[in-house]
Amino acid sequence: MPEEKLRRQRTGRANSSPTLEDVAQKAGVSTATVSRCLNAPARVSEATRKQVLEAVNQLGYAPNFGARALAAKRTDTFGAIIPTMENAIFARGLQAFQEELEQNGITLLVSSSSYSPQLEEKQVHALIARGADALLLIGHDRTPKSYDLLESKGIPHVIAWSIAHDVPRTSIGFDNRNAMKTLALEVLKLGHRDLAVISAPREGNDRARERCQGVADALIQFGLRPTDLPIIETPYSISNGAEAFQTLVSSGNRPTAVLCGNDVLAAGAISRARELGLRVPDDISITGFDDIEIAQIVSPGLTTVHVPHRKMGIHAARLLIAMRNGEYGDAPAESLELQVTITWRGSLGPVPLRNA
Amino acid sequence: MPEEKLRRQRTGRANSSPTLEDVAQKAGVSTATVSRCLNAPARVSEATRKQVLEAVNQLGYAPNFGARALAAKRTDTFGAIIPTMENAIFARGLQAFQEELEQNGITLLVSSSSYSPQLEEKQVHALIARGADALLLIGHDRTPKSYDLLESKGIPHVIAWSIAHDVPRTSIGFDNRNAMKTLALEVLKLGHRDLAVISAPREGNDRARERCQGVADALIQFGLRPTDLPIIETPYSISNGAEAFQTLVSSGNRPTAVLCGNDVLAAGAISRARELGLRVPDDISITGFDDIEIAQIVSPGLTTVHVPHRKMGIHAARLLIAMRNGEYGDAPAESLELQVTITWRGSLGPVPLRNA
DNA sequence: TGAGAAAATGTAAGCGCTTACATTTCATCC
DNA sequence: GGATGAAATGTAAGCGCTTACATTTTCTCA
Repeated sequence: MPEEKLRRQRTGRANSSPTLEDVAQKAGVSTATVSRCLNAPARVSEATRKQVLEAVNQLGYAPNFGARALAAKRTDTFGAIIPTMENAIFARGLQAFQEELEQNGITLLVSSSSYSPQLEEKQVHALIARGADALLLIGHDRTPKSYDLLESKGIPHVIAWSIAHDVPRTSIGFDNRNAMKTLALEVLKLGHRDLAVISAPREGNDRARERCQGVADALIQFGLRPTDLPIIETPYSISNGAEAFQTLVSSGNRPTAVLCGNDVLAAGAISRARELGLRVPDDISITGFDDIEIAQIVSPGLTTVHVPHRKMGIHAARLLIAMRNGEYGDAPAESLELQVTITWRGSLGPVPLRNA
Repeated sequence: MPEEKLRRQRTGRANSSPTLEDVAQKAGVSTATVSRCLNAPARVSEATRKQVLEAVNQLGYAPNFGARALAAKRTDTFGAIIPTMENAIFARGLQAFQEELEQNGITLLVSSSSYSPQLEEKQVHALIARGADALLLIGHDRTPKSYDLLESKGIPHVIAWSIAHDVPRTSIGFDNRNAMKTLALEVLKLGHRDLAVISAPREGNDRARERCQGVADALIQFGLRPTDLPIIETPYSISNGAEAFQTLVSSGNRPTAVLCGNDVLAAGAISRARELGLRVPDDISITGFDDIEIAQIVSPGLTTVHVPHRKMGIHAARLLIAMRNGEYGDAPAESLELQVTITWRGSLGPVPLRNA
């Protein structure tokens, strides 16, 4: 069959990848057989299967993903868009998510939105174009268009790291507001009355918003005015946490407890506290959120909200796979709320005597 | 043109994505024009362009990536395989890499190999099948087959985080061995003679191997026997660093300085030191490698090797883009060696008096 | 005003794969 | 031994896009 050779010469693509046809030729069978051999080995006789695999190996053949997706209308690829890869907040959950997918023969494509809904919208678009069968998203804040895209294409998606009782969307996560409220109540019980918060920018980040509200809820419960609560917004990073902390303590009325929106900010705060000669928690208490590894190694250890990251990732994967397989039909899959707990370490203590 | 409608009815795929043809129909032009509109707007008249974009918007059209790649033989997608996403070691460099790519209209696909060459080989395969135009890899250790794959398909690739003078492969990174030697020399100059190393498993990880060799080099230069050097191998994680540290100090002859293969291990070591009541650096010195954020927030701060992560990422991107564009022809692109420096913080001090 | 060039658009042939359907092969049984 | 059906294999039609080439429209200028 000189046709094949002709094509090669014509296009002049010397060292391009071998195709199904090349394999078929080498093995002396049709392309259909090769394809079956790769996708449904049972439907091919032992003998030919061996020949074909031999040819595959010799040629170093790798099926062209795009062509396969085009023909099969399935990619076995899921996408995940997380706000950042710069720190470990999402790492553990994502790792678990991906492990679970892999066990089911699904590849994960990850991209990060830098906490920008606009960027996220582009990524949704890109992942859909790439044929993602389903998507994992973080939190509820995003552009309406992102949702439109998902819906009009009928792409299964679940929202993690957050749970909303009032929206008809499948999510798997925890109640950020309540979690933070619980922690803030503990702080208040220890006698603190001058709280302050270091939060991520709340715009476009419902987790951050809810956590702040949680603190407010606790204040109200103690009969305090939430409007008095100083809140500094700054992107998640250790150095930003440190800066924000310094700003807080050098302001007129220094708080006795600083609640941070996550562990990364809190780690920055703790480290700056030491540099400023403030003892934690004797002079000032600091709390975090997430319970990532960093919470253990700062000194003192961070009292923080423990989030079941791996559990969340695994369940998200299973849920998404079930949705993709149509196991829920048209009914929306049920959301799953996970429980969080408080991990006590050394950074939260009673209010200093002079402030009591 | 009722053909299109027929197809839809026939296949019954009600809410599948709109195709180029749908857009063309709606805009009353040919598919070619729509395609041009999207890829080479200059070749289309103002008026039609508007109509087409209108149709695109109304339909929420997203070009099918697989089909495009198939037809255009280009994906504008690069791949990166990093050993782990679990901690921040590669995060900053990768972020910079991806930013630089994005500015050039290139999408980045990331996957992680869990430090396993076998897994990495699979990922190379997968990324090639997905049509990655070029690949970023970490370090030189990988299966021969991985290299074969890359070479036979003619996929441009650069190796980062490591530099090898004796292989004809384009790499961009630093001399791990020499960097670690420099640090170890500083340790020795401070009077330490009982060193120990906590390293990542050296098998399949040339960076880890070279760093250990660097310590040995320094010992030799001081006339000491490198064979006496205790080395504990353990995967990068804070808790593993802590465990390894405890093992070292509770062994018969406790070292006066522990050199860690990276900052994550070192952070674990420092935190365990405190738990064990050992003062750093008064009782024992600890050093790291990488200078990631964590190095600043442990107490005392980590004396470590500063690696120019962002610079490495940016240069890797530029190099890879140039290679993809054929700017180097068949000649291998030149490797780039970056310089590292030592960042002094508090964790390295003079040898304790009783050991001097 | 009309010939010729330039610009805009259309036509249709694939890209590499899957899969419905058609055909061949082969074991089975009366 | 030949009809029968199951198993194995082949044939060929797309999947949604790009792009070389053909055709039409528009512009330019003598």
